[in-house]
Amino acid sequence: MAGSVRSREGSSKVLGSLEQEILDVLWKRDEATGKTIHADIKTVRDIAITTVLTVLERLAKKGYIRKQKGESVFVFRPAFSKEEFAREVSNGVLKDIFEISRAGACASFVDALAETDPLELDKLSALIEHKKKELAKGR
Amino acid sequence: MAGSVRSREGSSKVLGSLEQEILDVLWKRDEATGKTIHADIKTVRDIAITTVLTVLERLAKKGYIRKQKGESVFVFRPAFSKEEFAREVSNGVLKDIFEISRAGACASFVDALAETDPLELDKLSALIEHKKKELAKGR
DNA sequence: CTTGACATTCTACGGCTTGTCGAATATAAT
DNA sequence: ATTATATTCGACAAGCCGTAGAATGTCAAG
Repeated sequence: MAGSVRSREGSSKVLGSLEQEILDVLWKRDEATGKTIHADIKTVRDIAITTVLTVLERLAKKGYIRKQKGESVFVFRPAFSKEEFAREVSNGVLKDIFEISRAGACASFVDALAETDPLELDKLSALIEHKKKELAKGR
Repeated sequence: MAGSVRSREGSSKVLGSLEQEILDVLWKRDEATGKTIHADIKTVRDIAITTVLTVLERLAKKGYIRKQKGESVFVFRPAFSKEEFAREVSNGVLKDIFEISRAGACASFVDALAETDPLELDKLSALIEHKKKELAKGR
């Protein structure tokens, strides 16, 4: 479930691995202190808490998470839901890739979807229909 | 037409800008020497030929282009067509993003497609149908 | 064979991102 | 105050990319 948004072969990168791990924790917990996040990650990897804090800070600066003073301690929470985030990110990447080849991207999209969850194909069809109606209405 | 595979807001990156420019030239020309590519790019930007050569080398190392000795001079050509490349790249990116949220990615995909070329929505529908039949047959 | 002219490779720097922290400082609890 | 805990700062290493000068290789003309 904890997916990395990082292609290993240098072909693309959305977030660094630790940034990703941290976001995963935050999505899982909805909100958490640096300490908690650190503890969570430490069950798997040995890492200093300052490291976590630093990345947390960077993520906040990038606008991916929010940092607020809770009672006595800072609390972090995702700025976007997983869905919103995925949307946001794919949007950028896809628009760029489309400029290279819409057809290629479409083909790959259907492939990737079919591979990871064929049932979703139907939902995608529905989405398309919906979008078409939306467009028809709009103009 | 010359699209960049680079999100400007640091949210993602597929290729560097110069790498992209060079690939664009190669797709346009099908094959070219470093000199030609350099000349092409120079009409727009001032850049040393060694710079072009270096990046050409890196692209070759990454497997995106091929380098072959032509008559007396090296000739470069794309290792993948635009379509294949877009496919390749989206595949990686999408699989990763899917792990975050299939739904979000799907939504964004349809959005991006509708935004850049609404007519393509129909083609995508067709692709999906085709894929579904393929799957039905397969199992 | 020697000299150029052009082609290719090497090596390297600077900038930017990310993972990684220790040290310093601020804040709270005893 | 003193100690413990939380937060911020500043830094370093590694990796990627744009950039290019220096070094080396190649080949034809003299």
